[in-house]
Amino acid sequence: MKKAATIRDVAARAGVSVSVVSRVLNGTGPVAAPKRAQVLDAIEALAYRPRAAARQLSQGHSDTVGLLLADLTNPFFARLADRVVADARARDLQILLMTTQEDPHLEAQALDTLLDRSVGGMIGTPTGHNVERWEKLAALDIPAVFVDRTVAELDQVDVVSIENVQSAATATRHLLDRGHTRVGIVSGPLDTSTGVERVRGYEQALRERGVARDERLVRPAPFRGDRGADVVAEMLALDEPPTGLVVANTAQVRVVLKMLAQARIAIPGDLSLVVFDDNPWTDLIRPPLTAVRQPIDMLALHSVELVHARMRQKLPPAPRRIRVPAEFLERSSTTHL
Amino acid sequence: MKKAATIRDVAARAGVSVSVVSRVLNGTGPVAAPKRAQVLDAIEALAYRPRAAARQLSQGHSDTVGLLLADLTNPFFARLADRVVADARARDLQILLMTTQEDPHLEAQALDTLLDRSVGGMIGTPTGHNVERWEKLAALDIPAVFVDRTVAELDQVDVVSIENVQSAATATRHLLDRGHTRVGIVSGPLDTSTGVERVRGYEQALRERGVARDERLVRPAPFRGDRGADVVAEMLALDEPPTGLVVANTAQVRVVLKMLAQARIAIPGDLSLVVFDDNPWTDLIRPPLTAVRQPIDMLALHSVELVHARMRQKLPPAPRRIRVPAEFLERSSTTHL
DNA sequence: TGTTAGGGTGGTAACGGTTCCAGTTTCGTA
DNA sequence: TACGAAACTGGAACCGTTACCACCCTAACA
Repeated sequence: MKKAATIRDVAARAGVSVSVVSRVLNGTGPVAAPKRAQVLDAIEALAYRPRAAARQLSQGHSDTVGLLLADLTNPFFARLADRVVADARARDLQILLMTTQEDPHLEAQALDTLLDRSVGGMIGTPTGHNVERWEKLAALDIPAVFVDRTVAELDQVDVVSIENVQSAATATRHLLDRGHTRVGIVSGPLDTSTGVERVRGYEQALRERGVARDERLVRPAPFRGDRGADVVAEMLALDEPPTGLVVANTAQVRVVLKMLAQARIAIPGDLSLVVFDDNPWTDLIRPPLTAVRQPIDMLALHSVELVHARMRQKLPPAPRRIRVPAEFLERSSTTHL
Repeated sequence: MKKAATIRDVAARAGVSVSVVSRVLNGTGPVAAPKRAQVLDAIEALAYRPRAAARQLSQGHSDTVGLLLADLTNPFFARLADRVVADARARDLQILLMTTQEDPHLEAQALDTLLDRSVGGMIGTPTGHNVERWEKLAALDIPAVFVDRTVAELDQVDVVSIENVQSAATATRHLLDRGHTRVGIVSGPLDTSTGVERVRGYEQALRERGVARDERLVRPAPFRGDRGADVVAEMLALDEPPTGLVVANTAQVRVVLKMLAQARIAIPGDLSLVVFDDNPWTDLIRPPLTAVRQPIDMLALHSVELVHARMRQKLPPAPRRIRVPAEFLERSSTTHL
């Protein structure tokens, strides 16, 4: 089986030097029209395609973007990945995918590998525990964009996320305005930005409406596992259980729902529910869930655009923090008290 | 900012030649114990990590595996991707992700890019329309594994999929044995292997139970779009509408469900339903759906193991066709007629 | 004592691009 | 017509590895 053609084969066939071929390939530097045509012909004839590795070795960086997501099992991240891949393709960027499974150790490993491959940029949902490694990226001039979350210590990194505070406030207000005074929240871990921001929004709404905050109704849960269910069960076991609940931890919505069904809690009869989730099943289950829909397309688009721009150094150095509004969808899982 | 250390820096610091370093790195060829130690020290001290691009250029192929999936929006593929990424990591393989969106043109493009990157192997869900390109992979000694589906013309490629015929037969039999004689099926396109195989299983069950096949009850639908809903609506509009339905097209389950809900078709009262799907929401909706659960972990594991083995040429050339059984889960969307 | 085998080592040519630089046209203008 | 500038071209040095090969050395064997 013949070996694939190289740039030298093309040059030989076109009767020019490799420099010329390289120039027509990359549009760097001038090439006379006739020669350009010959080169193009030769490329066509030999079905030549430049080897990415060679290019990368000589340039020192690549057009590959590392995408480091928490977990493709979560429809939110899966859809995000889908859009990122599509948007990246439109910009001739390749996506090298890794997942952290929310495990800092895996994240560290993944970041190291990504560095070995000299990725040209990164898009990721950081666990929050590998500050040094993310800083190293910056030190190596590899642009990074955080999507969905951020890390306080890494305030030099671009971020694309939804308006978490506002969204959580809207969700909470929705319940308060329907007469619920005992409103609980299941948030993400409080060492994540989404966790604290959404709790902040929740508290803000409470303050606005003059409702006292009850410690026991603010319950963080990890992104993995089924802890969300326990946490809700505990809230419901209180003397004065909540009549309204905001599930602000996307990864726990499913288990919470499952637990409520098993416990035969009527929704919205016994409990009014707002969830942070916009997956395609939300309106299929009974009752259809009132939800905060995250504009995944926008998150993906902005992320890709941002790394892309940074990779071509077309942006002032100041970190960008893009906040896109989320949509509040009133369906049937909430009712007046 | 200092440049990252290269193999030469390591060699210099350890007082050996680059050859020695390369040898300890790859375990190729002998190295005396003391020198090995020095090299290891130097690597540690310089935080040296070999550049993947250089290695790849020199060796001609890489440890990157292209993963070409239809669509990460479909939970089935998303979960598959999640497992593949995890399994690949366990074997020190990297995953370069692309999606076809079931579009042959995008698939072709993706395959070309993957070739440029000299991926060491491929795992994919082929659209069925780029036979020459997949053959080219084989010609270049790049092992490919089809997962979930296969392509008839490409019988030299390894395949990992579920027992489609059997699973569809089981699902159909389940309905027939509950007295349903008018059983419909929404399959994938009939130019896909999953489409034809599942229809074949359906027909087999019909034959076994002596039920005549009605052309109008066998309705393929594309993997994209909402055609599945129309197709079901059409069946239900027949003089003798089906009382049982197998939705064997994973991508159409959601829209079918949505349509049935809108049309106020009671399940299983008006229609008994079996779906090919095993996503986490299947048991959350009312009623919980009787389903064929695809063992995604197994599909992923076998696929990765297969490429991995092929990449190290640890397998006889004959194509492998791995069929894993699917699980039939009886829940509450089916009932006796 | 002379071979020989083979472990251990270093030099160096690939691998396939990009890029700098110097040299050669070509062209426009004084 | 001459001259400088700009367009164009090709040579060759990298980029960081791997792998082949030649070599040295020691130990074992005849």
